[in-house]
Amino acid sequence: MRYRCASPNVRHHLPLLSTPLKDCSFMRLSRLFLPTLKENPAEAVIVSHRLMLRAGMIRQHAAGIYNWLPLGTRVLQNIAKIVREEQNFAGAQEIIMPTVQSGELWKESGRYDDYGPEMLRIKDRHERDMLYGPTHEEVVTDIFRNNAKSYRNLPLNLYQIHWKFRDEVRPRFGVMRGREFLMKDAYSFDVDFERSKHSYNQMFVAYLRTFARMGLKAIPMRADSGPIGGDMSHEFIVLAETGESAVFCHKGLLEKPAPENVDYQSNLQAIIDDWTSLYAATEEKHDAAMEAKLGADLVKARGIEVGHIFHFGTKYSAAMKAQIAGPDGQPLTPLMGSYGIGVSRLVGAIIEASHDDAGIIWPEGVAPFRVGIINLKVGDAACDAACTDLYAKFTKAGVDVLYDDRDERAGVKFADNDLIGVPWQIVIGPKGIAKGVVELKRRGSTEKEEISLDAALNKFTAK
RNA sequence: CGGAGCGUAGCUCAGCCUGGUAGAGCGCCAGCUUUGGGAGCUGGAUGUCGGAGGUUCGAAUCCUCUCGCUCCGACCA
Repeated sequence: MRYRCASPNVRHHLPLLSTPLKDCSFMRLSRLFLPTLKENPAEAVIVSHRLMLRAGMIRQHAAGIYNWLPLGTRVLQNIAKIVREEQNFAGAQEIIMPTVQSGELWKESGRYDDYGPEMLRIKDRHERDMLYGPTHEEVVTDIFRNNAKSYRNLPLNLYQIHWKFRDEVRPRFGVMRGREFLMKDAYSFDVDFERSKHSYNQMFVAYLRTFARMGLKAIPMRADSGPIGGDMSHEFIVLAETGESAVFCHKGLLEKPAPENVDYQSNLQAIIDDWTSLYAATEEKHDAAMEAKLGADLVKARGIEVGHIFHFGTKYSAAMKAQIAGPDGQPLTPLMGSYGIGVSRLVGAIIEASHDDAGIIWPEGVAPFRVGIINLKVGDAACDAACTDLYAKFTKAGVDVLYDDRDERAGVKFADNDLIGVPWQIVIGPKGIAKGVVELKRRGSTEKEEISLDAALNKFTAK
Protein backbone atom coordinates (compact mmCIF):
# COMPACT_ATOMS: atom_id res chain seq x y z
CA MET A 1 0.00 0.00 0.00
CA ARG A 2 1.16 3.45 -0.82
CA TYR A 3 0.08 5.95 1.75
CA ARG A 4 1.03 7.75 4.85
CA CYS A 5 -1.22 8.39 7.79
CA ALA A 6 -2.76 11.82 7.68
CA SER A 7 -2.00 14.03 10.59
CA PRO A 8 -4.90 15.75 12.32
CA ASN A 9 -2.92 18.96 11.94
CA VAL A 10 -2.94 18.92 8.18
CA ARG A 11 -4.60 22.27 8.05
CA HIS A 12 -2.74 23.86 10.95
CA HIS A 13 -1.43 26.60 8.69
CA LEU A 14 -4.93 27.92 8.21
CA PRO A 15 -6.61 30.44 10.43
CA LEU A 16 -8.94 28.66 12.81
CA LEU A 17 -11.30 31.56 13.23
CA SER A 18 -13.02 33.74 10.68
CA THR A 19 -11.61 31.69 7.82
CA PRO A 20 -11.73 33.55 4.53
CA LEU A 21 -11.70 30.29 2.59
CA LYS A 22 -14.60 29.27 0.44
CA ASP A 23 -16.23 25.91 0.86
CA CYS A 24 -13.88 23.59 -0.96
CA SER A 25 -11.73 20.57 -0.45
CA PHE A 26 -7.99 20.78 -0.77
CA MET A 27 -5.33 18.31 0.15
CA ARG A 28 -1.72 17.40 -0.30
CA LEU A 29 -1.56 13.89 -1.65
CA SER A 30 1.27 13.01 0.71
CA ARG A 31 -1.17 13.52 3.58
CA LEU A 32 -4.24 11.96 2.00
CA PHE A 33 -5.26 8.54 3.30
CA LEU A 34 -5.36 7.00 -0.13
CA PRO A 35 -4.42 3.31 -0.20
CA THR A 36 -4.35 2.68 -3.95
CA LEU A 37 -3.78 -0.80 -5.34
CA LYS A 38 -1.74 -1.59 -8.41
CA GLU A 39 -3.31 -4.99 -8.87
CA ASN A 40 -6.92 -5.99 -9.16
CA PRO A 41 -8.37 -7.47 -5.98
CA ALA A 42 -9.66 -10.99 -6.63
CA GLU A 43 -13.05 -10.34 -5.03
CA ALA A 44 -14.09 -7.66 -7.49
CA VAL A 45 -15.64 -8.72 -10.75
CA ILE A 46 -17.16 -5.63 -12.28
CA VAL A 47 -15.17 -2.59 -13.26
CA SER A 48 -16.67 -0.08 -10.84
CA HIS A 49 -16.02 -2.38 -7.89
CA ARG A 50 -12.44 -3.00 -9.01
CA LEU A 51 -11.75 0.68 -9.52
CA MET A 52 -13.32 1.75 -6.25
CA LEU A 53 -11.06 -0.68 -4.41
CA ARG A 54 -7.99 0.20 -6.45
CA ALA A 55 -8.59 3.94 -6.12
CA GLY A 56 -8.79 3.61 -2.34
CA MET A 57 -12.42 4.76 -2.19
CA ILE A 58 -13.89 1.85 -0.27
CA ARG A 59 -12.93 -1.28 1.62
CA GLN A 60 -15.25 -4.15 2.30
CA HIS A 61 -16.24 -4.67 5.91
CA ALA A 62 -18.50 -7.70 5.44
CA ALA A 63 -20.55 -9.09 2.56
CA GLY A 64 -22.38 -6.13 1.04
CA ILE A 65 -21.16 -3.71 3.72
CA TYR A 66 -18.42 -1.18 3.04
CA ASN A 67 -16.17 1.32 4.71
CA TRP A 68 -15.94 4.57 2.78
CA LEU A 69 -12.42 5.99 2.84
CA PRO A 70 -11.72 9.71 2.31
CA LEU A 71 -11.79 9.67 -1.48
CA GLY A 72 -15.00 7.64 -1.65
CA THR A 73 -16.59 9.76 1.04
CA ARG A 74 -15.93 12.93 -0.95
CA VAL A 75 -17.59 11.51 -4.04
CA LEU A 76 -20.53 10.21 -2.04
CA GLN A 77 -21.00 13.61 -0.47
CA ASN A 78 -20.75 15.40 -3.82
CA ILE A 79 -23.49 13.17 -5.20
CA ALA A 80 -25.61 13.70 -2.11
CA LYS A 81 -25.15 17.45 -2.49
CA ILE A 82 -26.55 17.45 -6.01
CA VAL A 83 -29.46 15.27 -4.94
CA ARG A 84 -30.16 17.55 -1.98
CA GLU A 85 -30.06 20.73 -4.05
CA GLU A 86 -32.45 19.37 -6.64
CA GLN A 87 -34.84 18.02 -4.01
CA ASN A 88 -34.87 21.40 -2.32
CA PHE A 89 -35.46 23.17 -5.66
CA ALA A 90 -38.43 20.91 -6.26
CA GLY A 91 -39.94 21.88 -2.93
CA ALA A 92 -39.10 18.85 -0.83
CA GLN A 93 -37.95 19.36 2.75
CA GLU A 94 -35.10 17.46 4.31
CA ILE A 95 -35.55 15.51 7.52
CA ILE A 96 -33.70 12.66 9.19
CA MET A 97 -35.53 9.58 10.34
CA PRO A 98 -34.11 6.82 12.52
CA THR A 99 -32.12 3.94 11.05
CA VAL A 100 -33.32 1.65 13.83
CA GLN A 101 -37.09 1.56 13.89
CA SER A 102 -39.74 0.17 16.16
CA GLY A 103 -41.41 -2.97 14.82
CA GLU A 104 -44.76 -1.72 16.12
CA LEU A 105 -45.32 0.61 13.15
CA TRP A 106 -44.65 -2.22 10.75
CA LYS A 107 -47.19 -4.40 12.50
CA GLU A 108 -49.70 -1.60 11.94
CA SER A 109 -49.06 -1.41 8.22
CA GLY A 110 -49.00 -5.18 7.95
CA ARG A 111 -45.50 -5.25 6.53
CA TYR A 112 -43.85 -6.69 9.65
CA ASP A 113 -45.01 -10.12 8.53
CA ASP A 114 -44.95 -9.43 4.79
CA TYR A 115 -41.42 -8.17 4.43
CA GLY A 116 -39.55 -11.41 4.94
CA PRO A 117 -35.93 -12.11 5.81
CA GLU A 118 -34.68 -9.12 3.80
CA MET A 119 -35.55 -7.07 6.85
CA LEU A 120 -32.91 -7.15 9.56
CA ARG A 121 -34.76 -7.71 12.82
CA ILE A 122 -33.26 -6.83 16.16
CA LYS A 123 -34.42 -7.13 19.75
CA ASP A 124 -33.47 -4.44 22.20
CA ARG A 125 -32.62 -5.14 25.85
CA HIS A 126 -36.28 -5.11 26.79
CA GLU A 127 -37.01 -7.77 24.17
CA ARG A 128 -38.89 -5.24 22.04
CA ASP A 129 -39.04 -5.90 18.32
CA MET A 130 -36.84 -3.44 16.48
CA LEU A 131 -35.51 -3.43 12.94
CA TYR A 132 -32.88 -1.69 10.85
CA GLY A 133 -34.96 0.25 8.35
CA PRO A 134 -35.04 -1.08 4.79
CA THR A 135 -37.37 1.82 3.88
CA HIS A 136 -39.32 4.49 5.72
CA GLU A 137 -42.97 4.65 4.61
CA GLU A 138 -44.19 3.65 8.07
CA VAL A 139 -42.03 6.14 9.93
CA VAL A 140 -42.84 9.08 7.67
CA THR A 141 -46.55 8.27 7.80
CA ASP A 142 -46.27 8.19 11.58
CA ILE A 143 -44.58 11.60 11.56
CA PHE A 144 -47.32 12.90 9.33
CA ARG A 145 -50.27 11.63 11.33
CA ASN A 146 -48.82 12.91 14.60
CA ASN A 147 -48.10 16.38 13.32
CA ALA A 148 -50.14 17.35 10.27
CA LYS A 149 -53.61 18.49 11.21
CA SER A 150 -55.26 20.05 8.20
CA TYR A 151 -55.38 20.01 4.43
CA ARG A 152 -53.72 23.39 4.75
CA ASN A 153 -50.50 21.55 5.64
CA LEU A 154 -50.51 20.04 2.17
CA PRO A 155 -48.92 19.55 -0.23
CA LEU A 156 -46.00 18.15 1.71
CA ASN A 157 -42.91 16.33 0.53
CA LEU A 158 -40.40 15.11 3.12
CA TYR A 159 -37.13 13.49 2.19
CA GLN A 160 -33.97 12.20 3.78
CA ILE A 161 -30.56 11.00 2.64
CA HIS A 162 -29.84 8.15 4.95
CA TRP A 163 -28.45 4.66 5.33
CA LYS A 164 -30.70 1.69 4.86
CA PHE A 165 -30.19 -2.01 5.22
CA ARG A 166 -31.69 -4.83 3.21
CA ASP A 167 -30.39 -8.26 4.00
CA GLU A 168 -30.01 -9.31 0.38
CA VAL A 169 -29.54 -13.01 -0.18
CA ARG A 170 -26.70 -12.33 -2.49
CA PRO A 171 -24.96 -8.98 -2.31
CA ARG A 172 -22.57 -8.35 -5.20
CA PHE A 173 -21.07 -5.80 -7.55
CA GLY A 174 -19.60 -3.76 -4.70
CA VAL A 175 -21.69 -0.75 -3.74
CA MET A 176 -24.03 -1.35 -6.67
CA ARG A 177 -25.78 -4.09 -4.80
CA GLY A 178 -24.78 -3.82 -1.19
CA ARG A 179 -26.84 -4.73 1.84
CA GLU A 180 -26.19 -1.38 3.49
CA PHE A 181 -26.65 1.56 1.15
CA LEU A 182 -27.14 5.31 1.16
CA MET A 183 -30.45 6.31 -0.31
CA LYS A 184 -32.45 9.45 -0.85
CA ASP A 185 -36.08 8.69 -0.13
CA ALA A 186 -38.83 11.26 -0.44
CA TYR A 187 -42.50 10.91 0.49
CA SER A 188 -45.28 13.13 -0.78
CA PHE A 189 -48.68 13.82 0.79
CA ASP A 190 -51.53 15.37 -1.18
CA VAL A 191 -55.25 15.97 -0.86
CA ASP A 192 -56.37 14.46 -4.14
CA PHE A 193 -55.15 12.56 -7.16
CA GLU A 194 -54.51 15.56 -9.39
CA ARG A 195 -52.32 17.26 -6.84
CA SER A 196 -50.64 14.00 -6.02
CA LYS A 197 -49.79 13.64 -9.66
CA HIS A 198 -48.26 17.08 -9.60
CA SER A 199 -46.03 16.01 -6.71
CA TYR A 200 -45.08 12.98 -8.75
CA ASN A 201 -44.27 15.15 -11.75
CA GLN A 202 -42.13 17.45 -9.61
CA MET A 203 -39.99 14.50 -8.58
CA PHE A 204 -39.88 13.22 -12.15
CA VAL A 205 -38.43 16.52 -13.35
CA ALA A 206 -36.10 16.80 -10.36
CA TYR A 207 -34.72 13.37 -11.22
CA LEU A 208 -34.04 14.32 -14.82
CA ARG A 209 -32.05 17.30 -13.61
CA THR A 210 -30.29 15.43 -10.82
CA PHE A 211 -28.86 12.71 -13.03
CA ALA A 212 -27.93 15.13 -15.79
CA ARG A 213 -25.89 17.17 -13.32
CA MET A 214 -23.91 14.03 -12.54
CA GLY A 215 -23.01 13.65 -16.17
CA LEU A 216 -25.34 10.68 -16.64
CA LYS A 217 -27.81 9.69 -19.30
CA ALA A 218 -30.73 8.48 -17.21
CA ILE A 219 -33.81 7.30 -19.06
CA PRO A 220 -37.18 7.13 -17.30
CA MET A 221 -38.93 3.87 -18.02
CA ARG A 222 -42.40 2.80 -17.07
CA ALA A 223 -42.35 0.34 -14.21
CA ASP A 224 -44.87 -1.85 -12.45
CA SER A 225 -47.06 0.40 -10.39
CA GLY A 226 -48.92 -2.25 -8.46
CA PRO A 227 -52.64 -2.04 -7.78
CA ILE A 228 -52.87 1.69 -8.54
CA GLY A 229 -52.13 1.20 -12.21
CA GLY A 230 -51.75 3.99 -14.68
CA ASP A 231 -48.50 5.67 -15.57
CA MET A 232 -47.52 6.55 -12.02
CA SER A 233 -44.37 4.53 -11.60
CA HIS A 234 -41.06 5.00 -13.34
CA GLU A 235 -37.60 3.63 -12.99
CA PHE A 236 -34.66 5.81 -13.97
CA ILE A 237 -32.08 3.77 -15.78
CA VAL A 238 -28.51 4.93 -16.35
CA LEU A 239 -27.05 3.70 -19.59
CA ALA A 240 -23.69 1.99 -19.17
CA GLU A 241 -22.04 -0.67 -21.26
CA THR A 242 -21.57 -2.86 -18.23
CA GLY A 243 -25.09 -2.35 -16.90
CA GLU A 244 -26.77 -5.31 -15.27
CA SER A 245 -29.84 -5.50 -17.49
CA ALA A 246 -30.65 -4.91 -21.12
CA VAL A 247 -32.77 -1.90 -22.01
CA PHE A 248 -34.42 -0.73 -25.20
CA CYS A 249 -35.41 2.80 -26.05
CA HIS A 250 -36.02 5.36 -28.75
CA LYS A 251 -32.82 7.09 -29.73
CA GLY A 252 -34.47 10.47 -29.22
CA LEU A 253 -34.31 9.94 -25.46
CA LEU A 254 -30.54 9.96 -25.54
CA GLU A 255 -30.34 13.45 -27.00
CA LYS A 256 -33.07 15.01 -24.90
CA PRO A 257 -31.62 17.66 -22.59
CA ALA A 258 -32.77 17.85 -18.97
CA PRO A 259 -35.22 20.68 -18.31
CA GLU A 260 -33.67 23.98 -17.26
CA ASN A 261 -35.19 26.95 -15.45
CA VAL A 262 -38.06 24.87 -14.18
CA ASP A 263 -40.92 26.52 -12.36
CA TYR A 264 -41.95 23.69 -10.11
CA GLN A 265 -45.26 25.37 -9.27
CA SER A 266 -46.38 25.42 -12.87
CA ASN A 267 -47.98 22.48 -14.62
CA LEU A 268 -45.17 20.10 -15.49
CA GLN A 269 -47.26 17.60 -17.43
CA ALA A 270 -45.92 18.70 -20.82
CA ILE A 271 -42.36 17.85 -19.75
CA ILE A 272 -43.42 14.43 -18.50
CA ASP A 273 -45.39 13.74 -21.66
CA ASP A 274 -42.43 14.78 -23.76
CA TRP A 275 -40.21 12.25 -22.02
CA THR A 276 -42.71 9.41 -21.76
CA SER A 277 -44.06 9.61 -25.29
CA LEU A 278 -40.97 7.90 -26.64
CA TYR A 279 -40.59 4.16 -26.29
CA ALA A 280 -38.38 2.90 -23.46
CA ALA A 281 -38.47 -0.47 -21.70
CA THR A 282 -36.35 -2.78 -19.64
CA GLU A 283 -35.63 -6.34 -20.66
CA GLU A 284 -38.53 -7.77 -18.66
CA LYS A 285 -41.14 -5.45 -20.10
CA HIS A 286 -39.95 -4.89 -23.62
CA ASP A 287 -42.23 -5.25 -26.59
CA ALA A 288 -40.65 -6.75 -29.70
CA ALA A 289 -43.46 -5.50 -31.93
CA MET A 290 -43.02 -1.90 -30.81
CA GLU A 291 -39.29 -2.16 -31.30
CA ALA A 292 -39.66 -3.51 -34.83
CA LYS A 293 -41.65 -0.39 -35.69
CA LEU A 294 -38.89 1.89 -34.41
CA GLY A 295 -36.42 0.47 -36.90
CA ALA A 296 -33.23 2.52 -36.94
CA ASP A 297 -34.48 4.67 -34.06
CA LEU A 298 -34.22 1.76 -31.65
CA VAL A 299 -31.31 1.81 -29.24
CA LYS A 300 -30.34 -1.39 -27.47
CA ALA A 301 -28.20 -0.72 -24.45
CA ARG A 302 -27.51 -1.86 -20.96
CA GLY A 303 -28.61 -0.04 -17.87
CA ILE A 304 -28.49 0.35 -14.11
CA GLU A 305 -31.50 1.38 -12.08
CA VAL A 306 -30.57 4.46 -10.02
CA GLY A 307 -33.98 5.85 -9.18
CA HIS A 308 -37.55 4.73 -8.76
CA ILE A 309 -40.61 6.87 -8.22
CA PHE A 310 -44.13 5.71 -7.59
CA HIS A 311 -47.52 6.76 -6.43
CA PHE A 312 -49.29 4.41 -4.06
CA GLY A 313 -52.35 6.37 -2.99
CA THR A 314 -53.64 5.65 0.48
CA LYS A 315 -51.92 2.33 1.07
CA TYR A 316 -50.08 3.49 4.19
CA SER A 317 -52.11 6.52 5.16
CA ALA A 318 -55.25 4.37 5.31
CA ALA A 319 -53.64 1.42 7.07
CA MET A 320 -52.08 3.70 9.64
CA LYS A 321 -55.08 6.03 9.98
CA ALA A 322 -53.15 9.13 8.95
CA GLN A 323 -56.06 11.51 8.57
CA ILE A 324 -56.30 15.27 8.54
CA ALA A 325 -59.18 17.68 8.38
CA GLY A 326 -60.35 18.36 4.84
CA PRO A 327 -61.78 21.66 3.53
CA ASP A 328 -65.27 20.52 4.47
CA GLY A 329 -64.20 19.68 8.01
CA GLN A 330 -64.47 15.98 7.33
CA PRO A 331 -61.52 13.58 7.78
CA LEU A 332 -59.34 13.28 4.71
CA THR A 333 -56.89 10.48 3.97
CA PRO A 334 -53.95 11.89 1.98
CA LEU A 335 -52.57 10.29 -1.15
CA MET A 336 -48.91 9.40 -1.00
CA GLY A 337 -46.01 8.72 -3.30
CA SER A 338 -42.45 7.71 -2.63
CA TYR A 339 -39.33 8.56 -4.56
CA GLY A 340 -35.97 6.83 -4.18
CA ILE A 341 -32.48 7.52 -5.46
CA GLY A 342 -29.69 5.05 -4.78
CA VAL A 343 -26.99 7.50 -3.73
CA SER A 344 -24.25 4.99 -2.95
CA ARG A 345 -25.21 2.91 -5.96
CA LEU A 346 -24.75 6.02 -8.11
CA VAL A 347 -21.05 6.08 -7.25
CA GLY A 348 -20.69 2.69 -8.91
CA ALA A 349 -23.07 3.57 -11.73
CA ILE A 350 -21.12 6.71 -12.64
CA ILE A 351 -17.89 4.72 -12.78
CA GLU A 352 -19.55 2.04 -14.90
CA ALA A 353 -20.59 4.79 -17.29
CA SER A 354 -17.31 6.69 -17.21
CA HIS A 355 -13.93 4.97 -17.05
CA ASP A 356 -11.08 3.76 -19.23
CA ASP A 357 -8.17 1.35 -18.90
CA ALA A 358 -6.28 3.75 -16.66
CA GLY A 359 -9.09 4.26 -14.17
CA ILE A 360 -12.03 6.45 -13.31
CA ILE A 361 -13.07 9.49 -15.35
CA TRP A 362 -15.15 11.63 -12.98
CA PRO A 363 -17.67 14.07 -14.34
CA GLU A 364 -16.67 17.40 -12.80
CA GLY A 365 -19.81 17.68 -10.71
CA VAL A 366 -18.99 14.66 -8.59
CA ALA A 367 -15.18 14.46 -8.74
CA PRO A 368 -13.47 14.21 -5.35
CA PHE A 369 -11.13 16.98 -6.52
CA ARG A 370 -11.57 19.11 -9.61
CA VAL A 371 -7.95 19.99 -10.28
CA GLY A 372 -4.77 18.09 -9.58
CA ILE A 373 -1.35 19.70 -9.37
CA ILE A 374 1.35 17.21 -10.19
CA ASN A 375 4.82 18.20 -9.06
CA LEU A 376 7.16 16.17 -11.22
CA LYS A 377 10.29 17.02 -9.29
CA VAL A 378 9.73 17.43 -5.59
CA GLY A 379 12.82 19.07 -4.12
CA ASP A 380 13.48 21.24 -7.15
CA ALA A 381 13.17 24.79 -5.87
CA ALA A 382 11.44 26.18 -8.94
CA CYS A 383 8.94 23.32 -9.18
CA ASP A 384 8.16 23.39 -5.48
CA ALA A 385 7.65 27.14 -5.51
CA ALA A 386 5.39 27.09 -8.55
CA CYS A 387 3.31 24.24 -7.13
CA THR A 388 2.84 25.58 -3.63
CA ASP A 389 1.98 29.00 -4.97
CA LEU A 390 -0.64 27.63 -7.34
CA TYR A 391 -1.97 25.33 -4.62
CA ALA A 392 -2.37 28.24 -2.21
CA LYS A 393 -4.14 30.35 -4.82
CA PHE A 394 -6.56 27.58 -5.76
CA THR A 395 -7.29 26.94 -2.11
CA LYS A 396 -8.01 30.58 -1.51
CA ALA A 397 -10.21 30.80 -4.58
CA GLY A 398 -12.31 27.84 -3.49
CA VAL A 399 -11.17 25.44 -6.19
CA ASP A 400 -11.21 21.77 -5.11
CA VAL A 401 -7.56 20.92 -5.55
CA LEU A 402 -5.34 17.93 -4.89
CA TYR A 403 -1.62 18.66 -4.84
CA ASP A 404 0.53 15.62 -5.58
CA ASP A 405 3.60 16.60 -3.58
CA ARG A 406 4.83 13.05 -3.06
CA ASP A 407 8.44 12.23 -3.70
CA GLU A 408 7.54 9.61 -6.29
CA ARG A 409 8.45 8.97 -9.86
CA ALA A 410 6.45 10.72 -12.55
CA GLY A 411 4.88 7.48 -13.73
CA VAL A 412 3.52 6.70 -10.28
CA LYS A 413 1.93 10.11 -10.03
CA PHE A 414 0.39 10.01 -13.48
CA ALA A 415 -0.97 6.54 -12.81
CA ASP A 416 -2.52 7.46 -9.45
CA ASN A 417 -4.02 10.71 -10.68
CA ASP A 418 -5.54 8.92 -13.65
CA LEU A 419 -6.73 6.03 -11.49
CA ILE A 420 -8.59 8.28 -9.07
CA GLY A 421 -9.94 10.25 -11.99
CA VAL A 422 -8.88 13.84 -11.29
CA PRO A 423 -10.65 15.69 -14.15
CA TRP A 424 -8.02 18.37 -14.74
CA GLN A 425 -4.34 17.79 -14.16
CA ILE A 426 -1.71 20.50 -14.13
CA VAL A 427 1.69 18.93 -14.64
CA ILE A 428 4.57 21.02 -13.37
CA GLY A 429 8.12 19.92 -14.17
CA PRO A 430 11.57 21.48 -14.45
CA LYS A 431 11.57 21.57 -18.25
CA GLY A 432 8.30 23.46 -18.44
CA ILE A 433 9.10 25.81 -15.60
CA ALA A 434 12.33 26.82 -17.35
CA LYS A 435 10.16 27.93 -20.28
CA GLY A 436 7.52 29.43 -18.02
CA VAL A 437 4.86 26.87 -18.89
CA VAL A 438 2.97 23.99 -17.34
CA GLU A 439 1.04 21.21 -18.99
CA LEU A 440 -2.73 21.00 -18.70
CA LYS A 441 -4.38 17.64 -19.25
CA ARG A 442 -8.03 16.70 -19.35
CA ARG A 443 -8.71 13.27 -17.88
CA GLY A 444 -10.27 11.03 -20.48
CA SER A 445 -8.79 12.91 -23.39
CA THR A 446 -5.32 12.50 -24.86
CA GLU A 447 -4.93 16.16 -25.53
CA LYS A 448 -2.31 18.12 -23.63
CA GLU A 449 -1.90 21.84 -23.63
CA GLU A 450 1.11 23.92 -22.64
CA ILE A 451 0.04 27.10 -20.91
CA SER A 452 1.52 29.64 -18.57
CA LEU A 453 1.08 29.37 -14.81
CA ASP A 454 -1.18 32.41 -14.85
CA ALA A 455 -3.32 30.91 -17.57
CA ALA A 456 -3.65 27.72 -15.53
CA LEU A 457 -4.71 29.73 -12.52
CA ASN A 458 -7.21 31.80 -14.46
CA LYS A 459 -8.75 28.82 -16.16
CA PHE A 460 -10.14 27.59 -12.85
CA THR A 461 -10.54 30.78 -10.87
CA ALA A 462 -12.05 33.08 -13.50
CA LYS A 463 -15.80 33.49 -13.34
C1' C B 1 -32.50 -20.18 -1.20
C1' G B 2 -30.45 -24.05 -4.95
C1' G B 3 -25.58 -25.09 -7.50
C1' A B 4 -20.11 -24.31 -7.60
C1' G B 5 -15.54 -22.52 -5.70
C1' C B 6 -11.97 -20.08 -2.59
C1' G B 7 -9.58 -18.76 2.49
C1' U B 8 -1.30 -19.20 2.79
C1' A B 9 2.67 -11.82 3.89
C1' G B 10 -0.59 -5.35 2.76
C1' C B 11 -2.03 -7.09 -2.84
C1' U B 12 -1.81 -11.10 -6.74
C1' C B 13 -0.75 -16.04 -6.10
C1' A B 14 2.55 -20.90 -5.83
C1' G B 15 3.07 -24.97 -2.32
C1' C B 16 -1.68 -29.31 -0.87
C1' C B 17 -2.63 -34.61 -5.19
C1' U B 18 2.28 -37.82 -3.05
C1' G B 19 2.58 -35.17 5.21
C1' G B 20 8.94 -33.66 7.02
C1' U B 21 8.11 -27.61 10.08
C1' A B 22 6.84 -21.21 4.88
C1' G B 23 7.71 -19.34 -0.75
C1' A B 24 7.64 -15.82 -5.39
C1' G B 25 6.34 -11.14 -7.69
C1' C B 26 4.52 -6.49 -6.38
C1' G B 27 4.05 -3.30 -2.03
C1' C B 28 6.54 -1.70 2.80
C1' C B 29 11.45 -0.04 5.57
C1' A B 30 16.97 1.56 4.95
C1' G B 31 20.90 2.95 1.61
C1' C B 32 22.96 4.05 -3.21
C1' U B 33 21.86 5.03 -8.33
C1' U B 34 17.90 6.90 -11.25
C1' U B 35 14.04 10.72 -12.45
C1' G B 36 8.13 13.39 -17.99
C1' G B 37 3.89 7.27 -17.84
C1' G B 38 3.47 2.23 -12.02
C1' A B 39 12.55 2.34 -12.25
C1' G B 40 17.55 -0.51 -10.97
C1' C B 41 20.88 -2.62 -7.39
C1' U B 42 21.95 -4.04 -2.26
C1' G B 43 20.17 -5.08 2.48
C1' G B 44 15.82 -5.70 5.80
C1' A B 45 10.90 -6.50 8.24
C1' U B 46 6.27 -9.10 7.71
C1' G B 47 2.61 -14.93 8.44
C1' U B 48 -1.28 -17.79 15.03
C1' C B 49 -1.24 -21.14 6.30
C1' G B 50 -9.54 -18.51 8.44
C1' G B 51 -10.92 -21.24 13.29
C1' A B 52 -11.74 -25.81 16.29
C1' G B 53 -11.23 -30.86 16.78
C1' G B 54 -9.15 -35.50 14.91
C1' U B 55 -5.43 -39.03 12.42
C1' U B 56 0.05 -39.19 12.75
C1' C B 57 6.51 -39.45 15.59
C1' G B 58 5.29 -35.11 12.54
C1' A B 59 -0.33 -31.48 9.34
C1' A B 60 -0.63 -25.46 5.16
C1' U B 61 -0.96 -30.55 3.06
C1' C B 62 -5.22 -36.10 5.11
C1' C B 63 -10.37 -36.46 7.86
C1' U B 64 -14.61 -34.03 10.52
C1' C B 65 -17.02 -29.79 12.03
C1' U B 66 -17.35 -24.58 11.87
C1' C B 67 -16.79 -19.41 10.31
C1' G B 68 -15.94 -16.06 6.37
C1' C B 69 -15.82 -14.60 1.31
C1' U B 70 -16.71 -15.11 -4.02
C1' C B 71 -19.05 -16.82 -8.55
C1' C B 72 -23.61 -18.89 -11.51
C1' G B 73 -28.98 -19.04 -11.02
C1' A B 74 -33.94 -17.26 -8.76
C1' C B 75 -34.89 -11.97 -6.16
C1' C B 76 -33.93 -6.30 -5.56
C1' A B 77 -32.55 1.27 -4.68
